[in-house]
Amino acid sequence: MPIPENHDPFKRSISHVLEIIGEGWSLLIIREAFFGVHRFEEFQSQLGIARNILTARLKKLCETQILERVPIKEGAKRHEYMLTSKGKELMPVLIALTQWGDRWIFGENAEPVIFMDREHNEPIAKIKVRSARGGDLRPREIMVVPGPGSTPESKKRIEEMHRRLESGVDA
Amino acid sequence: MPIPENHDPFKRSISHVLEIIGEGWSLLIIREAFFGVHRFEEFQSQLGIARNILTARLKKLCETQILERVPIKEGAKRHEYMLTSKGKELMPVLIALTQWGDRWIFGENAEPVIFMDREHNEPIAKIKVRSARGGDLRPREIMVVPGPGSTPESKKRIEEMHRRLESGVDA
DNA sequence: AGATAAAAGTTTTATTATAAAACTAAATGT
DNA sequence: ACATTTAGTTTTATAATAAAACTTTTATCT
Repeated sequence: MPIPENHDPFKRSISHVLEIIGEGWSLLIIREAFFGVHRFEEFQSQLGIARNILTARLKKLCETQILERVPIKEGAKRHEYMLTSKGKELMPVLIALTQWGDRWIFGENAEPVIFMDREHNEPIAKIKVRSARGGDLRPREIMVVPGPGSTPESKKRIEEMHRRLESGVDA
Repeated sequence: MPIPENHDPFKRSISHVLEIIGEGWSLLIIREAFFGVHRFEEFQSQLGIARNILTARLKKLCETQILERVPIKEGAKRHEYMLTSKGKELMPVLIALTQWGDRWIFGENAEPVIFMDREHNEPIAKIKVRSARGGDLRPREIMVVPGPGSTPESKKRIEEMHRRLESGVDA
């Protein structure tokens, strides 16, 4: 569990996200939710996750507002777990992971599942990193600069990074 | 650690990916590699990771061909860890995660770092799920169908999912 | 209405992974 | 050649996860 004790915002930018959704099962639970699974027992049987762990994960995902406990119907005490907008916006992450796996683990013609554009009934596009103008960006065409949430410390870190990348025929 | 004992390809499609890069530190190591960190000591000091864990993660990332051990120079026995193409193609995942965190954890005007289009010197676009035609897709405009790597079992699972999604005012 | 079962968790115990720190061997710079 | 990095091991302590049995509340059936 990655919790760097220094609170450098530079590091927080991904590691803090991973604290929330990086724990083994979390993304799988979120994926099941996308696929219409909402109840404790269903998550459990679909994933084969230990029930105490499922309890802990659902709790955390609710606390972080990725899932929401809603009563199963008007005034019921039993409830189900629904994705919030915050949770739904993890779709690109999930699809990017899946597409990477399709390409590099299963192979282009052995995808277990295909994501389809429902309206046009054809596969969705590959997720890509694009410039504001819309063109594809390759890793070396991307660089990183301090944002409004940066600190002197993180600025130093980024400068160091630039020096590193300039010096080698790198990345 | 998510290793569902049933080998349903439907489940494997993300969980198998997570077995490779889902372990706490892995993505952080990969991110450091993108930022020009390549040596054991540097990974260790940047991340504050325990050295035995770093050893294990680097080993696994090499075994899975995300990183590659290359001699530091011609014929040297000491080496460094470089991203392979397979590793580099995780960029969209990393950026999607970061952008999600910027939006939902740090807030739109408090991003620790900004990814820039180097050539045009402006922030990159937000990563989105798009149709083959290029338009944005919202979660409910996406559906899932069995791919060439599916099995009867996974097909059943997907049908079940469709039933579920049709029946409720869902997701 | 009452019995039966299912749903949604707890609790307990065992196993496994992670962290921290000290240690070691090889490779490099001076 | 010698001191210092570098890149790891090893050991021990701590924390997370898994499996299984147990509890309690809510549905379902007759």
